[in-house]
Amino acid sequence: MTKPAREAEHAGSTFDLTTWRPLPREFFDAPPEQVARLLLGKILVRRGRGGPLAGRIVETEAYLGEHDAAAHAASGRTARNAVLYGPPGHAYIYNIYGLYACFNISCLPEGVPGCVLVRALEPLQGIAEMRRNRGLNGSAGIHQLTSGPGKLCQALDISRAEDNGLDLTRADGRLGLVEDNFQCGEIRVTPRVGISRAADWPLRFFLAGHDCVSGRRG
DNA sequence: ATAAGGATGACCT
DNA sequence: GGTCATCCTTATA
Repeated sequence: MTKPAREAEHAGSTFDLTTWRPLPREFFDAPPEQVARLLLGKILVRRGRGGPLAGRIVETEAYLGEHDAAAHAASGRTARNAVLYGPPGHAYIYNIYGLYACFNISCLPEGVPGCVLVRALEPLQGIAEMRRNRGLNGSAGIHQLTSGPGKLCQALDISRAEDNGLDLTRADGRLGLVEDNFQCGEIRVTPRVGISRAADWPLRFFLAGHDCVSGRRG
C-alpha cells in the first residue's frame, strides 16, 4: 500500500473508502421516480480485485410497475425479471442487444415491481482500470468511460452472470451505493431514452450540463 | 445512418 | 417443442 485509498482521484468528492456505508434498504423502499432523483450525486462502488472502482451517478431513469409499458415488469413476473418483484435494494441486471449489460436497482417493497436504471457515472476512482475494461487507451477522455448504461457496466466489470440479484445494502458486498453529500445543482427531467412505449413519460433524470451524461444533454 | 449481436417472451403447433 | 419480432445500446460509417 503505497497510498491510502481514501482520496478520490477525480475532483470534488468527499468519498472515503475507510468509512463508506451502503445506503440502507429503506432508501430503495420507495417509488422509482423518487429513488431515481435521489440517486443523482450518490456514488456507485464496485469492489474489484485491483481495488475499488467508483463513480458518481449523474443520470438515471425510473421504470415503474406493470402499467409501465416500457418496463420489464410490463408483461408480469417472469424468470428474467424476478428481481424486480423481490425486496428493494437489489441489482437487476439484464443483457441488451446481445452485447451489453444494463444495471438497475430494485425499488418498492417485496411483491411490487419497479426499478431505477443507472445510465451514466462520473468516474472517480479506478479510472485506469476502467479504461482497461473498456478497451480504451490513455487518450480516451474521462467522459467516454461511463457515459451510458452499457459503458458503465463494462467499465465497472458488472455482468448479469456475476452480479444479478446482489443485495446492494450489504456492507461487504461487491456492489454498493454511498452517500457523498454532493450538491447536484440543476436536475433536468426528460422522457426516457431508447424506448418506444410510454415514450413521453418524464422519468429520466440527469445533472444539467454534466459532461458524463449520455447522448443529448439538454 | 446503421450493423452488430444474443437472449427473451409472445404466440403458435 | 419451434419460430419470430423486439430490445432500457454502442461504435462504426
